[in-house]
Formats: sequence, structure tokens, C-alpha cells
Amino acid sequence: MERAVKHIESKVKDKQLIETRRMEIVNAAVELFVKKGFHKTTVREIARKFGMSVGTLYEYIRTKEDILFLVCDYIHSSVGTRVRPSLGTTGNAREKLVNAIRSYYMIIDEMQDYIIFLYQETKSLPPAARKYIFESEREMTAIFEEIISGGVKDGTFKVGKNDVKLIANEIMVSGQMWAFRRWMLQKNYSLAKYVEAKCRLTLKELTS
Amino acid sequence: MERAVKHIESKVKDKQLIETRRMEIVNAAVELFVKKGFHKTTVREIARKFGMSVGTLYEYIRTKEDILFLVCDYIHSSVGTRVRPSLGTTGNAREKLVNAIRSYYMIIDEMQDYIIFLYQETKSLPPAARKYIFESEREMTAIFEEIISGGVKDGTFKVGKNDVKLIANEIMVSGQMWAFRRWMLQKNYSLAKYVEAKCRLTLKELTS
Amino acid sequence: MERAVKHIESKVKDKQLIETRRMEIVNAAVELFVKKGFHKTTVREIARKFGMSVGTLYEYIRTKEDILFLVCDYIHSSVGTRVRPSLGTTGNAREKLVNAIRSYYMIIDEMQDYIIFLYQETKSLPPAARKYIFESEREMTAIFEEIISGGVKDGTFKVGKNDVKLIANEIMVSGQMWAFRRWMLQKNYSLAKYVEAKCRLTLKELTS
Amino acid sequence: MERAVKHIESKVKDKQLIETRRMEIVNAAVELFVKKGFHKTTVREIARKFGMSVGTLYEYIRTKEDILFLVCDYIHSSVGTRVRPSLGTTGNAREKLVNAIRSYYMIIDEMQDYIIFLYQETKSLPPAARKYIFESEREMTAIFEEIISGGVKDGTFKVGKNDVKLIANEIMVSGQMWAFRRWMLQKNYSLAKYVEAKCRLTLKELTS
DNA sequence: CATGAATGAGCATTCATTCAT
DNA sequence: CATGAATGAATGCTCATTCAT
Repeated sequence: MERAVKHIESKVKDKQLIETRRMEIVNAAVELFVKKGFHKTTVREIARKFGMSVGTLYEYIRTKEDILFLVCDYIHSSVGTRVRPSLGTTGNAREKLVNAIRSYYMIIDEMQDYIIFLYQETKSLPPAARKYIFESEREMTAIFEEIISGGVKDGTFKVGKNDVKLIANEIMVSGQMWAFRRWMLQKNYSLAKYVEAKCRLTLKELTS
Repeated sequence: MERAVKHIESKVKDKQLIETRRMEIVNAAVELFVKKGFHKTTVREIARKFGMSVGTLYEYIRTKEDILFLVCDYIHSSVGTRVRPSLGTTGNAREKLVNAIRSYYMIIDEMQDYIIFLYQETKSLPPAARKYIFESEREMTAIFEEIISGGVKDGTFKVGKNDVKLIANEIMVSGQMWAFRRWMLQKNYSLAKYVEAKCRLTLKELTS
Repeated sequence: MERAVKHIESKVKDKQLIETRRMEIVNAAVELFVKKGFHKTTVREIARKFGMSVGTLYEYIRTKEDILFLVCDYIHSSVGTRVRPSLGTTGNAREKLVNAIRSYYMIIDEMQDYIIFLYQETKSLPPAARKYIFESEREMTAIFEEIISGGVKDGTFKVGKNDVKLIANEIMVSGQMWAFRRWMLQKNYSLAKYVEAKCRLTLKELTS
Repeated sequence: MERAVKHIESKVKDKQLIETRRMEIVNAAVELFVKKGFHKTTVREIARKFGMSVGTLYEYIRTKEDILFLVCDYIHSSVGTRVRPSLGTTGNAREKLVNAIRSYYMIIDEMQDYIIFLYQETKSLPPAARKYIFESEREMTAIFEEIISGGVKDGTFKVGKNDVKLIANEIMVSGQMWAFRRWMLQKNYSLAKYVEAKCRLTLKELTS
């Protein structure tokens, strides 16, 4: 859930400046990408939006795909940054899990467009970058695994080792489903009800 | 789950021929789309692959987006066509559900690349076409809802009305998850185990 | 003012049929050409409009430009056919001239769109065809020259030989001007007034 | 008779440069348009002729039609710029008129190809641009109207108010006729003779 | 004679990327 | 470092013409 490790070349030396400028680039790009998609957004538009020239933009990246990576990374780490604090909650495993799910789903709800974007454009990333995003996803799944495992250890939950991974995955995916199946779900459920239902059903899986 | 209703204009009159040619176009395009994505595939490539000239290709469609729709529709109806027969199975609700899940997941396993493509490029479709695809998805979800509802009626399952929809959705999404989270899941599970686990967990949700 | 002499090749032998079909082609094309211009009208459209296949269309012409020629020739000869009878009027030179002008201008008024088209697309004709159209125009001018010359001979008019040609030309062009400067003239004059004025002014030129 | 007001978008910011480049574009295009017509001239040819890449060309215009407008505007304003100084001549109305006609006709003679082009391709302009060109034409006609009106006021000429407009129109059109009926006129007249005759006949109309 | 599917060269336009200033 | 004009390959799409049936 740390920020990008993957190195993106830049013609500029000043590392501080690189960081600042790239932040601006991401802020400009993310909105455009989400609205129009990666392919339909032009580099010119991004430059114009963040108020600099194309030339300057290209001082900080090498290709348009670099911007995509920067944006994907930004979204992912944003989710990460926001999810992590919500998971340190005290309480028993059951409470921990419910809180974690609630937090994660609320964040997804707020970042719907970003989540959808992430899923739709990952493919356009070069393999290395894609791997990096996957890794990030894996880490987040691991958090839910841990909570569940903790519950298994202390006897709160009763499921096989293999099922732990599966259920963690399902929690993740059900959350994302709230975003990219919204045309189906958000007519029938409020976020609160969706969270409640998902928690209830998950606990059924874990306890009975 | 019927084939496309949405009309796509063609300069050719012979309806039989249109059908044949469009099938060829889809076959050529689907592979390229899946491999390179919609935007990175050129109309020229598709034409070359299906062994005809660009001109001929454009006799049967109006825009590149039409091809995308044709492909999306094809994938969707393929899944539909293959899923449907597996659902007529006799037996009690529990057996019906397990069979339906197994069939659906097996089909997804075989059509992994297509499923992933569908999720990633739906956004590029014009609104009308997108709606059509959603409708198709909704219908398929309804099948699972029916099976579950049947089980609720005859007392096999015990869940609230609202949960029926949710669980049906989760069955669908977990299936699709098998495809687009394969980098995570397919290392730890075989398809058979995945199906078995999903059925077991779902039945827990439905019965306890 | 006779119909086309220029030979246009045809794959069909039956001369009667050629004549009939070409008439249909012209009828279909003329409207489209006038509305959309030559270049923006497609051969397909023409074929569709006259209710036959492109293949059949191409049995009777060799290139799209042939159609243009056919149309130009048709318009020109239509004007000719309609003008000629109006010129046999009896009476003195003055009356003859006034009648001829009135007739010609009325015909132009009715055929405005065609006249404009003629002037705008002549350039697209191959040189030979263009020459043919010019010839046709020359002949029509000659009619006015004759009437004026007649008047000069019998003493009604008093102008030099050179001026005869010039005035005849101006009569023609003023007529055409009614069509292609309509945005300027037709706000300020009715056709009747325009004819009256032109006649009056021309007679001034010829008599004073 | 001022230069273009209608705004044409450009991706380039430097207004001076836009002016310069557009001038080059016009110079390249006008020759090609006149020789081959608008539709048969390709954007590539224009770019090649003005010695730059297509991309660069498109930095200064938005569509091919913009070039057409630029060219039409250029021709029109060239005529305007050249005609205007010739009209300030002192002298009585008669002299003024003769000088104006002579100047205008000489300019037309020099710019024959351009004039013809203007008449043939105006139709291809989008309505707004067409209106603009018409306006420009109207202004030029007004100059002749003024001279004649002046003559009427001081008693030199004797014509009704309505005829003023008509005669001004005819002067314009007879001038343009020198260009687009050259195949007929330029065999029989030298420019000088044509001007002399037109002046003589017009004065007859105005005085007798 | 009639048909209309097939062809493919040709076109206008876009846009990521570079590089001289 | 910053700028933005220049580049040109690449793309989606059209349409006159042909030819097998």
C-alpha cells in the first residue's frame, strides 16, 4: 500500500519538483481519464488542464502510459491510505471484520468512478506496472485474510484455511461490485443495507 | 439471452449473408480485441484477419463501434446459450443451484478472456448498446434468482427476499471474479475446488 | 440546341433502351446534383433514386462524369427547347427582342437551381464535354444576336457590329445573374420588374 | 472589403505566426484550387506545396473547408484592396464611373482564374462563410451605386432610383462575365475594347 | 441485361512525441 | 527548466468501379 516503487524516468533532476509536478499531472489526468477513458484523453488536454505546456509535461514522464500508471497507482494508494486506519480498530474479530468491510465499502462508494476506471484500464498498462497494481490488490486482500484468520484462531470463526482466502476475495470483489454493477445494485439497495447484508451473509459463512 | 435485437445498418441486402459475414467479422475481431484491446485493434487488422477488404467489412457495419457491439453481444449470447441448457436440470433447489453454478463457472473458465474483455470495454460502447448488454446481464442474474426463490418457496432455503437478489449477484460476480482475478485465485484453487467452495459457502448463506 | 452529340459508351446495344434508361438516370441525378452538388452525390444514391442497381447504372454510362455531362446537357437542352418556340414571335425587332428576353428570363426564373448548378459544375466536366456545353451556350447567344442584327438591318436599332455581340452576351448574363445573384436581386425586384428594367435599359443601349 | 472577421480556430497561440502561416497556406491552396477545383485538391497536396507537414497545416485550421474560406476571403479582399484606391479619383461622375469600371475590369482580368473559382466553389462553403462572402460582394456593388447616385444628384445621370441598383449590378456582372465567359468574349474583344464598349453602353443607359 | 457484393486506393483528420529556442 | 510549434505515421471511413452469378 506504499507509493509507487516502479521507476519512471524524468529529464528533470530535482526530485522534490518531480514529486510536485507529478502530483499535478495526476490530479489533472485522473479526472479526464475517469470521464473520457484513457484512450480518448489526449496529452494536450492533460497539459492544458494542469496549466502547463506539453513540453513541460514530457519533462516529467516518458510516455502517455506513464501517466496512466501514475494515475492507477494514485487511485490504489488512495484507497490504501484511506482503508488502513479503519482497520486498526480494537474489538473482537467479528467487530473488526464488520468495521473493515464497512470502511472499505464506504471508501469504494466514494471512489466509485475511480474503481471502475482502475478495472477497465488496467489492461492498457505495461506488464510491469500491471504486476505492481496486482501486488497492491493482493496486500489489501491480505488484510481481510488476517482479520478472518485472527477470528479463526480465537475460535470466533470456523472455516477451513482455504476458505479464508476465498472469503477475503469475495469481500473485496463484492465491494468492487458495488461500483461496477451499480446500475443493478444501487437501485435496490442503499449502501448501508448493502453493507449490512454483506456482513450478515459473510458472518453466516464464517460461523455456521 | 436471445441474440441481438439492436439493429445495425448494412449496405448489403441478403440477410443470410449479413449473418454469415458478421459471424466471420466477430470471429476475427474477438480474438484481436481480447489480445490487444478495442482501441489498439485497427479496422484494417480485423479486415485482414477475416480475409476481406476494409471495404467489404464496411458493407456489413457502419462504425468500428458496431464491431465492438457485435463482439460484446456475441460473447454474452454465447454464455447465455451455453448456460441455459444446464439449468433445466431436474432435482431439488439445492441440486439445481449447484448445477447451475457449476455450469456457469465452467463456461466462464472456458471463456475467461472474453469475460475479461467484456468488463473492460463495455464502457466504450455507445449508451444504447451498453444498456442492451446490461439487460442481458440482468436476465442471466434472474435465472439464479429464480432458482433461489424456488428453494425459498419449497422451504429448502431460508433467506429474506432482498437477500435473494444479492446472493444471485454474488454468484454471478464470483464467477466473473474467477476470470479477472485469476492471477490471484487460479494459483490457489483448481476450478473444481473453487466451485465446490463457492457452492458450500452459498448454501451456508442460504440455509443456516 | 439539339440533344447531345458527344458519344457516351454503353455496354447495352438496344439504342432505344439506352435512351430511356439515360432519361431515368438524368431525372434521378439532376435533383440530387442540384441539391448536394456533383461531388457530394454518390453513384449509389443515384442508382437507388431511380430504382435500379449500381450495376445496371453502369451498363449505360462509363464514369460518374458521364452522368454529369448527361445532366448538364439535359439542362441546357431543356432551356433551349423552351426558349426556341418563344423566339418565333412575329412583330418588329423591338417586340421580338422584348419577347425573347421575357421568355428567356422567365425560363431562367423557373430553372434557377439548374442554371446555378450548370455554372458551378461545368468545371468538373472533361474538356470535350465542356466544349460541347459552350457551343450550346454560343448558339443561344446567337439567337439574341440575330434578333438585334435584324433590328439593325431594318433600322430599328443603331449599334455597331461589335456591340451586337456584346449586348447579346449581356442579355444572356443578366438573365443568368437573376439566378445566381438572387440573394441580392430578388429582394429588390420582382421578375416582372427586372425584365421590364432590363428591356428598357437594353433598348436605350440599342436606340439612343 | 476589410479582411476576414469570421474566426477560424487554431491550435497555435502566436497571432503573428498564424497570420504568416495562413498566408502561406492560402498561397499554396489558391493555385491548386484554381487549377483542380476544391474537391479534387487534397490537403496533402496543399501541405506539400506550402512546404510543411499535414500536421503543421492542421495547426492553423480546423477543416479543409476552413482553407476554402481563407482562399475565398483572400480573393475577395484582394479585389477589394485593389479596387478601392482606384475609386478615389477626382473628377465628375462620368469620369469617376469610367475609371472605376476600368480599374475593376482590369483587376478582374488579372485575377480571372480566381474570380471563376470564387463563383464555382462558393456553394461548398458552410452557410456562415457564404453569407460573409455575399456581404463582401454587396459592399463592392455599393461603391458603383454610390458613384452613379452621385451622378444622379448632380444631374449628370438621369435614371430612376431602382435602376441605379440594377445598373451597378450589371457593371459587376459584366466584369465577372469577362472572366467566366472568356471562351466567348476574349476571342472577339481586347480588354480595352471591352471596357470601352461597356462604358459607352452604360453611359447610354444612364444619360439618354 | 440485371444484380449487388467486393474491392482497395484514397481521403481528411488526429495526436503522441520531439526539439529548437 | 519551460515552451509550444512541428512532425508524419497511423486511423477510420468512403465510394467509384468491377465482375461473377
